[in-house]
Parts: sequence; C-alpha cells; structure tokens
Amino acid sequence: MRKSPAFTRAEPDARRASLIEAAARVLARDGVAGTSVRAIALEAGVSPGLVNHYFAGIDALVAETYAHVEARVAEAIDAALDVAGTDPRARLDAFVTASFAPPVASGELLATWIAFWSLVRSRPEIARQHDEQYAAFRARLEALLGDCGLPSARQRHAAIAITALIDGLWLELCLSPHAFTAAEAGEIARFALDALL
Amino acid sequence: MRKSPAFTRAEPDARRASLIEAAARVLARDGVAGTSVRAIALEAGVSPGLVNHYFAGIDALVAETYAHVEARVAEAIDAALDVAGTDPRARLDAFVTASFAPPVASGELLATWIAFWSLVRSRPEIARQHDEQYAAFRARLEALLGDCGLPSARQRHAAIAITALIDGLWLELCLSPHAFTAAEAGEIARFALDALL
DNA sequence: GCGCTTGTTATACGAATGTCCAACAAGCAA
DNA sequence: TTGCTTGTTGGACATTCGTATAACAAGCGC
Repeated sequence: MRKSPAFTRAEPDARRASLIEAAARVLARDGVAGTSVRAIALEAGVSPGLVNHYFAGIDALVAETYAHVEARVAEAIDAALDVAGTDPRARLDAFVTASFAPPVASGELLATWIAFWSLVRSRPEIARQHDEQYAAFRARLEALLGDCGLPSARQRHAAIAITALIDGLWLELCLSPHAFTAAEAGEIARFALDALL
Repeated sequence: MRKSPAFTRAEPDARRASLIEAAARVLARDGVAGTSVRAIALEAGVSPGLVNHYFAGIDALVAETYAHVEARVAEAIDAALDVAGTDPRARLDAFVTASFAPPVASGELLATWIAFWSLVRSRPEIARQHDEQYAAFRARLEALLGDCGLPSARQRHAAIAITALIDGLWLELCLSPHAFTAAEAGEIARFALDALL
C-alpha cells in the first residue's frame, strides 16, 4: 500500500490565492478578533509557517485580502451594470442597487473592511493602497455620472457625494440591518441621483 | 521624612472616567493594535489590575469609551448649534460644518470608532448600544430637518440620507485627509440639504 | 492615634499571538 | 531509479495578551 502524500505542492500563485480566500472566510466568520495566522492556516488546510512564507506578515495578508474582496465587489457591480444595458441612467441605478444587495452589502464583508481600515493610519503603504482603491471607485462613478450628462465641472463633487452616501448607507446596513432596509437605501440613493442630474 | 503615598484613592466615578479617558488617548495615539489593558493602565498611571476592577473586560471598556467619545462629539455639535443662533437652516448648516471640523473629524477619533465597530457583529449588547446611539444621532437630525419645514413624511428618509452622507464623508476625511478637504465636505453636505429642503 | 474598609498594587497564570528555522518530503529532471 | 530543488511542515521561541488573586496600604470613622 502506497503511503498517501502528507501534503501537496501547489503553484505559488494558486497557493497565495487560496490563503487570501481563507483569510477572507475567517474574517467573515470570526471577525477581526478571531483572525490570526494560525486560524487562517487552519482554514486553508495548511501549516502556520506557510503564511509567512508567502506574505511579509499578517498585515500584508490582510491588505491583500482587502484588495481581493474589493475586486470581487467591483466584479459584482460590473455584472449588474451589464444586466442594466446601455442606458446611462439605468446603469447608474444598477450601480447603487447592487451596492446594497448581497454579496456587496453583507455583514460578512464588514470585518475585512474594518481590519483594513485599522491599518491605514499607521502604515503608509496601506494608506497609499486605500487612496488608490478609493480613487478608482470614485473615478468609475464619475464616468457613469458623465455618461448621464453631468457637466465635468460638477463631476468631482457629485462623485464624492454619491460615494460617501453609498459608503454611509452600506456601513450602516452592515452594522445594523434593522435600522432600514436595502430597498430603502436604494430609494434614497436613487433620489439623490435624481436631484443631482 | 514622611514617605510619599504609593498611590491615591479616587472616587469610583472619577477613577472610571480617568480610565475611559486614558483608553481614548491610547486609541487615538496607538490605534486599535496598540490598545491593551496594560497600555491603558500605563496611560492612566495605574496598575493593570485596576482595569478589571472597574470594567467587566476590555470590550466593555472600549464600548464605554465609544459612548464617552460620542458624547463629546455631540457636545461639540451642540456648541456649534448654539453659536448658529435660532434660524433653523443656519443651525442645520452648523451641524454639518461642525461634523467635518476638529475635534469631530479627526483621524484620532477613528480608532475608537473602528474598535467599537469590530465588536458590533459578535456582541449583541454592543449591537444594541450601536443601534441606540445611531437612532439618537438620526433623531436629532430629524428634529432639525423638521424645524426647517420638511414634512414629517419625508423626515425619516432625509435623516437616513444626511446621516449616511455625513458618515461617509467623515470616514473618508479621517482615512485619507488629502482626497478632499473639510471645506469641500461641508459644501457637498450643504448642497444636499439645499436639494432636500 | 487606632482599626477597618476597600481601593489599589504586584504578580502569577495559562493561553494565544507573530515570527522564525531546521528538517522533511513531494515531485520534477536526469 | 536516483538526485535535487524547494514547497511545506511542525514545533520552538520570545512576547504579549486578558484575567484572577492574595497582599498591601490609604484614609475615613471612631
């Protein structure tokens, strides 16, 4: 009888990805307090030492997890935009509606955001990453607003406003799902867009 | 020569308050990662054991620190309302302006909020506290909106919207002070109020 | 001045943390 | 099959964490 392998080797990129996904699951399930190198390694079915073999430290893994989760959020929103068709205003509505529906607005994602935010003030490189991802989110919204005919002179403030409104509603929706509904959040955001355009 | 006292007794309420204020300072200075029972006790000039003598645990202390800091924020906003006088719209403008000026919008407060948010999902009693403080904030805004003549049927959604807008702008202002200025945040919020009223 | 209450200290404790590293073995190349 | 590269393991390591507790002393009431 051949001894079964004690472990299997993986492509470095695949292994990195599986660790990042494990980190996202642990953050979603156990929150910030329950997230550690050991918990992530256990979730990934891997020994603890491997985490430091692939990442400079736990903070770097959290930062990459945030980037990964945000990318999946962007994909979900893109998918909603595709479904909405080509009408600019319909696409804008789809953008906000998708922002308040699973999997984007889900309390499970919140822990990843909180873990990332807690690193921003003390880690310059993470502050830079945050600035880049915030700018990208806002730029996408500016483009959608421009497609709806908003003059370019007003796009900056409008995008800042809608981004803040979405973030604020999203945060509150994740923190206390009973204060108001996702449908109400959508109505509020679309009303703001009506007033803006 | 009389030996100087090794420690001084304090009124229980005063001691609790000094511990809460020490916790706020540690959170502001060292962030979530640098906050521990020992660090707070050191900051308060007190032995570590005393923290557990006054609080059920570190989480309870964080929750009380959040309540205390939020109360000071409310005081700062109240002071701004007093300065604004009696005109309802001027008071509303003062509300948002104060929300984006120190000491309310300051990166140092962010760590306290983040530490509190990280407890909301796993601690039912802290979720309840959050719901109460959010409801109080929104109720105050609803009253101000009502004074400006907003029909009561629209007050709920308007207050949710403005609260979210302020929260989103405040959060981004704390996370990356260079994306936009406090003055811009004020302009944006006042513009939203113009559209709403 | 004395005793008693209790706020306070100092330390101990076990558990958990992040980081590190020498040994191991999987699986490709020869 | 053999050898070698290197992904992977598993535990050691020094800290640090939160909590608990016995001894201490500050300062009020008498």
